[in-house]
Amino acid sequence: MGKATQIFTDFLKKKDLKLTRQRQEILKIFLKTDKHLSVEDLYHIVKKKDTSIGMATVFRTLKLLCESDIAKEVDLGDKRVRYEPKFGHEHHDHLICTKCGKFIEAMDPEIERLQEKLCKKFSFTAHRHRMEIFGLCKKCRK
Amino acid sequence: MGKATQIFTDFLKKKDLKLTRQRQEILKIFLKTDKHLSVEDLYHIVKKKDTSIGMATVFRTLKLLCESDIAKEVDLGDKRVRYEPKFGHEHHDHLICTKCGKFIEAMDPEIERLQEKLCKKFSFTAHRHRMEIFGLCKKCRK
DNA sequence: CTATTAATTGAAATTGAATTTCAAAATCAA
DNA sequence: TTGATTTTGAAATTCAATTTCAATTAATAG
Repeated sequence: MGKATQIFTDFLKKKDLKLTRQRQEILKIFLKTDKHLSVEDLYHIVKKKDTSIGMATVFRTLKLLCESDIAKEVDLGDKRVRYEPKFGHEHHDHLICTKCGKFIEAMDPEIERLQEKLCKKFSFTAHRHRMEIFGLCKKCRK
Repeated sequence: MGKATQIFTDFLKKKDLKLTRQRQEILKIFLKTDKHLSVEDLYHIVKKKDTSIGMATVFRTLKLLCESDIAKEVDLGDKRVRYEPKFGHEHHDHLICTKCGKFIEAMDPEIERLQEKLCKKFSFTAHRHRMEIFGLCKKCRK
């Protein structure tokens, strides 16, 4: 069993929730598909494996995955909630190509440090932050 | 006439659009209220002055204000579009208190510089970016 | 000033994603 | 296996965002 699966199993047990076939399948596919999927995106992929599955279940499972820190909501500027795997992934920001939709995950420790400094200046206690840079990727800017 | 009003008037003329009583009123109140208002927020404020005004008009006027660079859409993490005055305001990021909703507008040229550097590293041409830090403000963290 | 034309308005309808409801089905502990 | 409890999928609902449309209004030409 993968580590994420283990975490999810433990999480469900602790909360007296059940490990269902659907939840397992959704987690498996979510982890395998290394993209920023919306509920609907994931729903369509999962549906190929299991035609009977409903959108509501995908939606609810993604909520549970967020609660257990396996997934994370992200906002890529289109107006829908997207989810990315969090477990085993370092914090990062996004460079998003507005033409082809490609995104680059990037991180600069120096920026992170300056963000902390900025917060200190305003006596602000940071819990989380997000940073997105929109523009054109190498291919699209030609 | 304020400078923003001038810009808007010119913008409308250039596009063969009309300067209506409603548009003038909405702009005036939008500029005066230095907050991050949603369409609905602004609608309620404007409605006090002019009971006949419709939500659709507020919505459409805010779009026009964005097109003319007087306003700007911002995302403060609640799931609705908010608008802030852009004209005459420097670029800035937001520190958002998740308890009281207060937001601080902040800017660090050093962070901006490093963002550019980060983009260069990935051969990415930045057009705009946004950065929000969520946490607790001075008052709320006590 | 008045008529004409084209844009604008507000109410109501529509959209689309997110979320909830509910009865039937499935899980799991005893 | 049983029985209590949770989960499921379809459909309904919510809620902001957006569009439609007939009536109104602004701008321009005469």
